[in-house]
This record gives sequence, structure tokens and C-alpha cells, in this order.
Amino acid sequence: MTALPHAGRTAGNPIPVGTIRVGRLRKRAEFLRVAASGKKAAAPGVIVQTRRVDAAVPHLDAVADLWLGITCSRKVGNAVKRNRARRRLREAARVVLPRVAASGQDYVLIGRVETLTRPYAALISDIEGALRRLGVAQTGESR
RNA sequence: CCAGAGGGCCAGGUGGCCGCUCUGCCCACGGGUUAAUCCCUGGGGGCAGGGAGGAAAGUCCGGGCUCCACGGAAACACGGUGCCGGCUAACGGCCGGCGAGGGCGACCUCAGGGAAAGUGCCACAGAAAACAGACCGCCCGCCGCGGGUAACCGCAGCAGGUAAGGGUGAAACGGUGCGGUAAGAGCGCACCGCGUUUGCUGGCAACAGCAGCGGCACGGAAAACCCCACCGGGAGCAAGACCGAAUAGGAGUGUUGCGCCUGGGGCAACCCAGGCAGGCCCGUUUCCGGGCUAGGCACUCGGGUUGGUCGCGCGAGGCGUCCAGCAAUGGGCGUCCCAGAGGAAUGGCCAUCGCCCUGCGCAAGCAGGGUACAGAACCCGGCUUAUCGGCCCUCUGGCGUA
RNA sequence: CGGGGAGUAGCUCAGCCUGGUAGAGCACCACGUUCGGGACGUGGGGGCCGGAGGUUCGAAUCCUCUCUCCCCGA
Repeated sequence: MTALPHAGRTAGNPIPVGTIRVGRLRKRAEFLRVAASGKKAAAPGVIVQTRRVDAAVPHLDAVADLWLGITCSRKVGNAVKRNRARRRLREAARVVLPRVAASGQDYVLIGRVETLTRPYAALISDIEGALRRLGVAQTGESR
């Protein structure tokens, strides 16, 4: 496990054991780092990029097990459409990532035009499938 | 009832599960510090409360706020606005009025100063396109030729008169009628139109009405240059302020090099202070004025970038009511505190009820589809553009009934 | 978010300031040249000037609104 030590998680802490904290990518440089040196997988509703965390380069949002950033280009539509695509992806990622995604990785979800109209269940399976193809999915049943 | 005009308002509701962000309070914990507490800081949990718009949009104007330039002055230049009056912090905005155009009407539209300050333009066509001018034509006179008994007719030329007719054009120097004439012509007259730096009346004014005057002179275009009047310093919250890594650039010291003059110091190289000259900058010019201005090498100290904090929401504020005003708007009183994110929250999924359209059905209803435009990014006042539909008020025209 | 710039032929650009005829190069087509192709020569076609209004007799050009694209300020 290359995840940074979870500062608040010690014996006697009321946080349930196994809770994963998802940090956020905050700056353009962090997104570019994932895009430049990471792997990517495309699904109808989403494009996923990922990169193993380099401990020498700290995140702005420091205390977390894995980091997530969501983005949308102007091709998706106007500001309302981009916001909706980001919100749907964030909601789906909130459900999927702690259960499936490996720790110690950066993840970037990129919205597409289909993200707006794709059914919610399909969006979730899109993310899971992409993570599996990238080889960063947990073995599932072990958790 | 149908068709239409003007103005205002709304921007789906309810419920369930799971979430986001800010503020306040509480709880346990980690890190720093300490002997310990306190304190600082970090990510969590719980409870309560707040959480997108009429356009948040385009960024087309006007302000607040911040920094820079702010010492003026004059002229120039540049940009903008343009009937009159009012409102406003200000505006290119709004309100009221005037004029012009459109509509049966309610109403709508208008960058709506100046073309007798100047420069330039008006292609093609046409004789001529802007101090007018004359192609065809019409008319008088003279001369020549031909015909005719003659009156006179025809043709060609010369010198004049004319702007009625022809045709061109987007536009041709008023229109109609009568008189007049060799033919004509505002040449004269009547009416209409036009102009008016004339007077009177009304109006703060734009302007309107009446009278007079002018025979009519003044083509269009200033969204061509321009003139006149008025307004305008530049940049923008990525402004700006503060805290502050790693790596490359600045200040001090030493050394080397470097225009002139004066004074001081030093044995000297040289250093310090002042002035002058040169160069650059303050939009341009002028006058004064101000600022900056010397490289290379070695050694010591302060800034900026990444990042963080502030700016950052009590405001030309919202709601209600009264008063002044035709209105825009202003004033008084009461009451309320109402988003603050930062790859950027204000949501995701589901159920159900509304609303609209289409089809089926006698009906109850059923099925299908639709439910817009669009997301705060320092704030405010406007303008413009996008928008499924619904509601309310006032008014106009037509038809019908009483 | 703020500041600036550009839309004209299939492509790259002139023309706009100073309004009346849209032009150049490459590309395309035909013919010639060649045994054939390329190159070369001659000739030709092709643009409602991003869209909508307005000013004007007349707009690619002037004015207003709008759409799209590009650049700059982390």
C-alpha cells in the first residue's frame, strides 16, 4: 500500500474501519500530470485517466487515500450542460470509487456528450469497466 | 366571440433515499508547542440555519472600488454623444413633450444638430448631376436653293430667343389651372406646396398657430472628411495588499573599466557631492518641471514565481406603507439581513401530482410526447440577445345579442 | 473571468480606410506538347463576401445586433 498514512485513523477513532477518503485534484498542473503520464480508457459515458501517485510530489489536498478530478471540455455543451455532466459523474464516482478503485492512484474522469443522456446504471458500469481495463480495480469480493 | 395594441408577473409543486458548500454550536481525535493546561493547526462526526437568474449570458455603455500616471497651462490629436425639458451617482439609460414616417385604430418606428465655413462624391444612362447648362425639339430674324401667279411651303446654313414637350436616371431647379407670348417662362394671377436671421400669440424650450414677406433662391449624402456643442487620464479583483519554498535574475563590498566642469578627501589609481552635456520616459508640440540612465568578475543581504490568506458582501440593498410629481424619480416611517464557490458547491436517483399538445373514446378516462432559455465568480445602474408555456390589468377594431 | 483579433473561390490571402468592375497564387477542367505521364504553354469554370437589420439610388466596403474561430493575461 502506497497510500499516505491516514492521519485521523487510529485506534479508538469512531470512523469505521475500511472507510476510504477520496481527495480532490485542485489545480491545472495536477490534471495535466495525470493526462501526460497516465493511462486512459474510454467508455460510452466517460473517459477515465489514471496515474500512480508519486510520493515526492504532494497533492494540495494532502490527506487522502486516492485522488479524483472531474473535467469537461467545451465540446460537451454550455456551462449548464458541463455542470450536469460533472455532477452525474461525481455522483457515480462517489458510489463506485471507494468500492472498486485502488488506492494510491490519481483518477481523472472526463465527461462526454453522452454523459448527459446515458442512464445512471450504465454510467456506473462504464466507470467500473474502465477501471477494470486499466487494471486498477480491486479484486472486488475481498472488500 | 374573433382579431389586435400596450404594460406587469411567474419560471412547476409535494414526498423519499443518498450527497455538496458556507456559518454557528457541540463531540472525540491527530500534529505543533509546553512540565502540563492554554493556544495554533488539520481532517472527521452530530445538530441547527443559509445556498443561482430574469436574463446569472453577450461584454455594448455608465459608475463604485483598487493600483499607476496625477506639477500645471495652452493648443493639437484621438474616441464618444447629438430635437427640447426633466430624472439620476452617472450613462449612449429612463420619463414627459415636439417633429417626421407607418397603421382604420389602440399604438409603433426614427443616430432626429449643421449641406448659405470648406474639401470631396453622385457609377451606368443622359444634352446636362450642381456658381447650372442646351442634344432633339419649338419660335423670331437674315441669307441661299427648290416649288408656287401669289399668300406661302420645303430643305440647308448663320445669329439669337426658349425651358412647355421628348427621352435618361435613384435624383433634372416647384405642381394644377387661367392669362400671357413669336414660341415660351412665376412673366402675371388663384389655389396648393416651399422658405423665412419678420412680427404677434401660446409654451421654460423643441415647436405650433396666425399675419406678413420672398416668385421660389436652398438636389442628395455628414452611419464621406468635416464644423459646432458637450463629455472623456490609463488599466483592471488575474486590480491590489499581506505571508512566504526549491532553482535562475536584483542591492551592498572589493576589483577592473568609464564624457566634461567645480568643490572636498586621498601620495596615487580613484571616491563622494553638485552642475552641464548625451540618451530614454511622462500621448504629440512648446515653456518650465519631474523621473531613469555604465558594463564584466568575486563575496554578503533583500524582492518576485509555485502555494496560501485577505480583498469578499450592509448595499445608489430587499419588502411594506404614506407623501410630492402626469411620469421617470425623490423623500419619510416601519421591517428584514438575503449565496460566497475556487477544475469551481447550490446536486444525483426515484415516486407522485400539476400544465400543454396529439391520438382513441358518447363519457369517465387511457396511451404517447413535451415541460424552455440557461449556472453567481468584486459589486451596482442600464442596454442588447436567448426563452416551452401560463396568469393578470388597461385599451383598439370588427361581428353578434339585449 | 478579463483583454484583443479574424471570418471573401476547395486552400492561403488581396480588395474595405476613400461605397458602383470582387482579384492573385496553388488546386480543378479542356486543348496543345509527349509513345504515355509529369513539367510547360493556351483557354475556361467556380465565390448571394459568416448571418440578420439599418444608412444610401446603390453595401464585401459605413453603422448596429448576432454566430463561429483564434490569440494574450495563471
